[in-house]
Amino acid sequence: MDSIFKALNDETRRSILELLRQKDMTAGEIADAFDISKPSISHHLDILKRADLVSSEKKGQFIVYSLNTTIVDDIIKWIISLKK
Amino acid sequence: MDSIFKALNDETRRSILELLRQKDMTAGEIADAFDISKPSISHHLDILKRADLVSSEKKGQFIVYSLNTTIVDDIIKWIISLKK
DNA sequence: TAGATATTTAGACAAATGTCTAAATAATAT
DNA sequence: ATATTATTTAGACATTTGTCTAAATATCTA
Repeated sequence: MDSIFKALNDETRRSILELLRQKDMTAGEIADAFDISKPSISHHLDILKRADLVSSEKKGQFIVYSLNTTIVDDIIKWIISLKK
Repeated sequence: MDSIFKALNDETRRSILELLRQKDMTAGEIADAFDISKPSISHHLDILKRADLVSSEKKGQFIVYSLNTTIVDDIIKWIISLKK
């Protein structure tokens, strides 16, 4: 749970999740959507991956990232539990 | 949204929310539940308050904190939106 | 085999964060 | 009034975080 909230605690990473909600994207495509260096985006993707919020698959020289909706359920459960 | 995720990005603060889910508590009672100094807990409560996750009311020399379940809905909405 | 493209790793650095102790503020009780 | 109790504010400090540039790794193409 800690790594998930840590991952969500950044506007850029939340935006990446919103992008991936629409379609899978390569690391480069994701980086192009932001005014941040590719290494920084790569670092953000690593944090999202460690939190299991996204998964990645190598396709030739590209790496395609996609959203992991299953983990999202865990967050929802935790938050809903606050409402009793 | 930023202040909410920031507030949730700490195990101590998440535990405070779980405590307040059960009943309202004074700052001192909350502090007693953790092995952390009172000023630190006071700081955590301030962050939770700024995120509007808790509210506080002065009762004599005590300050009673309670959970704000309405804001919780906003988080749930954002997270559910990730699932399309 | 080179050279170009895609991505990550390494290392540096400033800013933000969580913690502490000491002091300040406010209300209660003797 | 003075002392006690409850809580916050202020300031310091080490750790974590987000960013960058430069270099490394891996794949594709001519």
